[in-house]
Amino acid sequence: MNLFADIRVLVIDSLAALTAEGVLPEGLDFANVAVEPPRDPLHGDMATNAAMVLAKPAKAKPRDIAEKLAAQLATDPRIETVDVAGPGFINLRLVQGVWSGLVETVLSTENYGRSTMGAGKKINVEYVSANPTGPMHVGHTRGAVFGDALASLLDFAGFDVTREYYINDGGAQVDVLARSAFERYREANGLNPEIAEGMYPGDYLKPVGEALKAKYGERLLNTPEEQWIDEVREFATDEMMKMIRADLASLGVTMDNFFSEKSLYGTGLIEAALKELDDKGLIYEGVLEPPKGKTPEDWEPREQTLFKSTAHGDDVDRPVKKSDGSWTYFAPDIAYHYDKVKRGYDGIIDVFGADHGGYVKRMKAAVSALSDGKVDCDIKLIQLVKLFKNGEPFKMSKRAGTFVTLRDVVEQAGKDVTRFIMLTRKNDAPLDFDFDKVLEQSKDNPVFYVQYAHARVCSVLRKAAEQGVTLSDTPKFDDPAEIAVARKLADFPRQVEIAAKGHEPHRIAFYLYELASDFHALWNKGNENEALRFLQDDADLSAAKIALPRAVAVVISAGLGILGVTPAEEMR
RNA sequence: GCACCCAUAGCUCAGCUGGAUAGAGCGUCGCCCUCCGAAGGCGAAGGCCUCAGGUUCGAAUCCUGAUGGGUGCGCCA
Repeated sequence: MNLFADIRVLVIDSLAALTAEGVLPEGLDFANVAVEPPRDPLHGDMATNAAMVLAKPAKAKPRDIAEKLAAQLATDPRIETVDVAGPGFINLRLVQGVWSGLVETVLSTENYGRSTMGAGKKINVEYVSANPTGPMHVGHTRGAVFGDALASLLDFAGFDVTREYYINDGGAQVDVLARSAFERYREANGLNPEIAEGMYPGDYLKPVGEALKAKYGERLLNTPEEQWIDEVREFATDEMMKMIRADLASLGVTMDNFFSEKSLYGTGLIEAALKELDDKGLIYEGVLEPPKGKTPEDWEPREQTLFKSTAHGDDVDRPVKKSDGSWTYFAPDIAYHYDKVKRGYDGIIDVFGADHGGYVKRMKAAVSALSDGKVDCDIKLIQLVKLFKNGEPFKMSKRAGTFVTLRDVVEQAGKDVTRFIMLTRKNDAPLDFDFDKVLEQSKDNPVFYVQYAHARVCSVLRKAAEQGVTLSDTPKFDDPAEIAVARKLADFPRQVEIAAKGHEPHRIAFYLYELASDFHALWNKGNENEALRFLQDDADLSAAKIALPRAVAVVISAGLGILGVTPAEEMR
């Protein structure tokens, strides 16, 4: 159920009726007609821009259309009053029964807010994709939370979602990992490890060294690299992925699919992807111009195999082969996305760190070329997280050992707090994360504020149970403060659709904050006005009054569910 | 040099893809507990939406340019 959508249908039907009467010309496009909450609640419960949008194509004055449409709308039993205001807005006030009906729906249907907007379309959301060379750090954390919440949001909006992780296990960095692990293996065998510059020095590889010793004993010690590197690499990356999966699990993130970059090599998949592009005339041998204004010292013109990404919106064509003939990192990326296209996704979403902004155009170009523009590819860039401790910037340094991992953050702040805070900012805005502030129990901490609202409802329900109140789904309320809360509940399905359409899960976090705010306001009105308290002397009246806060809890719970946050029963 | 992202109250940020008098928290000032959780609530003050043009009934939002900040730019993934 979506009240705004219902009323929009009413508006469209009314416009159709006016068209049939000859008031409006035939063939008008109603696509831009919107029904939204008015900016000022004093204007009414809902407003439509229909008259203004249609004025030009209908060659009529907005006010004239508005008057006619208003008269038509007024005949509907759900409409209490209709006003024409400003340049041609139509403000609607709904009868009370609509609001109590809404609350009843929230309580009696299992999945209020779920949308069929996605129509079962297949969407692949790729996120995290951290290199399997070490533990995940704070930067990965935000991407993980964002991608996971976005996936849940799309699922909630009716898409068929796949959560996917691309394992970068095909490049030079996993060879470095293997060599680093081998040194720890030597260490485990009582030798001095030689961790050279550029290798991974972290202690997290020591257990890997021990495990290698347990598996191979001393057998690999005096053998040349060619003989051990494949096995050690595979062993080490497996161990790293175990660690990363555990890190993700601590955040509540579970993937549907892990896709290995390595699986693209030696299997003909890269070649097949490039042949696909070649068949479209998008592969050629050529020489790139040096970037203007910043020519590298060692620049020399070289002929390379290039992808004509400029044909699909990129700024320059991109190399897919190095001068020695081996693939660039971009080649397997193309193959990977070709694989996604072939798996039949209607939409592909990649979640990257902001430092990968330079790859957006070429990736989109690749998907566009490989799918003939049929698959929508959206790339979300995640900005940095700035860490604070007590308001002071928290400097990170691998060398000083103050390198903050995902695990550190989750252990200190908790899964729920971490997730919620990471979603209180747009993905393309930097985020401040203060270890002390996020745990503060006050209204300037949005996590607490929303959880507190939910806990208050639970508290009421506990009290009601003590008093032997039998719950009822039939509400009873009519105060403006109560209707304000109901109005906010009505907005939930709409916010879900807006957020899903824009791939913007942060909207859900802000929505929940607003809902909590309206609820806290209502709660406090009960201090002065006993009629607004949820628990009354009469048990039946209590049951009817408790319906509204219960509906609030249902929606908070559903919204937090999208964000991957567990609602709190009580605050401690 | 080029590309992408950003610029909104003193601070941190929203602003529902072009709508009405631009919102919230913090901070400042003033109120509200004998009462379901005051860990809350109500109110006041605070704005040339970086600047200059353009598009139209209407712009914080779209287009162009400028300024300031961030990121990236062929054998690193």
